Amino acid sequence: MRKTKSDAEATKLKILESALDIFSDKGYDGTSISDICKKAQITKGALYWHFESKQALYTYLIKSIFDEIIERSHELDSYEDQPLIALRNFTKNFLNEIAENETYQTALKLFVREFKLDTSDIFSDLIEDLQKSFDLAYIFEQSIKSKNLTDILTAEEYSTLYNSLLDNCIINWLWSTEDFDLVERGIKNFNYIFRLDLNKEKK
Amino acid sequence: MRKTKSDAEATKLKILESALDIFSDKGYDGTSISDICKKAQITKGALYWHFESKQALYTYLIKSIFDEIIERSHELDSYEDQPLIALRNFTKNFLNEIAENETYQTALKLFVREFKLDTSDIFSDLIEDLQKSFDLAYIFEQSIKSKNLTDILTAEEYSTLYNSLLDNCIINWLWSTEDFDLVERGIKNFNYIFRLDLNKEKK
DNA sequence: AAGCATACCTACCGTTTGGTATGTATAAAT
DNA sequence: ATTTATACATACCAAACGGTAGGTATGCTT
Repeated sequence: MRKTKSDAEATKLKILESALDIFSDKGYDGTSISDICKKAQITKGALYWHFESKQALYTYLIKSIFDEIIERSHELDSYEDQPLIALRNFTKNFLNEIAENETYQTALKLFVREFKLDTSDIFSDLIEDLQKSFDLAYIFEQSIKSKNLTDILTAEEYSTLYNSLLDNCIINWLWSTEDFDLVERGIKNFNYIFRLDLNKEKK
Repeated sequence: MRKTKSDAEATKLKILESALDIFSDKGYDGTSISDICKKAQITKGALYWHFESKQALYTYLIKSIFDEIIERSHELDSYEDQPLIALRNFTKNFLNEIAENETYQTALKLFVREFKLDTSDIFSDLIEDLQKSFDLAYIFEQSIKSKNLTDILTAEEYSTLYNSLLDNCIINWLWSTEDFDLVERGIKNFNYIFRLDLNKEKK
């Protein structure tokens, strides 16, 4: 009955897949180990062989997926000397990653649902990671200095505005019944809010 | 040991208060009936005398609070012929209600945490109620027609933008460590996004 | 070929869960 | 004054929970 190494890796993946589905559907507390095992078509013995606890499984699951999202978003970065345009490009790539990967979408739903869960600090770590990957304050400071943005708002206020825009666009898209194009809508809002001329884009 | 009617009403209120605290802290699945009873300093007998099930308690709790928020927000409405200014006034009142009432804040945290809970439809009902209380589409259509807003975005896109702005401002404020003024920030963002001249306000 | 580590399955455990049946003291109705 | 409905407390229940101990079959190493 003993499986080969790749067999074991396959069951581990199946556990993670099932766990993601159920966690995202029912939340952490709403999901039982038995539920996950049932869906993954294995027993508790298998699950507890691969993960030492429910919490450990959950932490591993979240961390692996979000590490991947962040990494992939960085891979798509390209050089751009205008900071606001660079931010827009990043945003575009980021939204595109999400729109095209169903696993990311499910993970994000879980993220939204449990982002306040204080049993572990993974989420706050992840948020910090994401925010570190782009120095928003610097971008907006530069844009205000170069008069690309008015000084009605401070750089910090622009930052939270950007985050709000991004967050809510994704959330609306994730839970919306009628579908709209995530990237298109996100970029349109971006252009509107930061008052970018659409024709300038094609220099 | 039998209590008077007002005594009974008091215990019911105490149950609701305790339930709100714990639900909002630990989520629906994360809180047990025993937890609530402990905090309310009563026994299960009392709780199940007032509410027929955990779900019923939860539903009653949420509905009563949000009905109150909506009602109070309506009470503060005053006449204003310019739709965008009227919306800003409403937003101001709404944010102010939240900023000044701790119960509302706790309830909103719970709301954010469990808004996808499909065991009951209260939340979607509440959202519908809130959206019906102000005909956003009409407001933005009028504003576009009267050139108070550019036609870069459609009325529907303005609506979701408004909702995003409001939602995220509140959420940021609820979870933020350093505090900022909710009303001030919300209205500042409102003015920026809908490009309202601050001087026009004092006609 | 032998032996060990791996990758599970089965059966079980103590605890906690939402919920209930029963008892009881008393405010309120008659 | 007696009855009745109320407002609980107590003790309990079956089910579900996260987790584990012990067995077992087999891949992998020596």
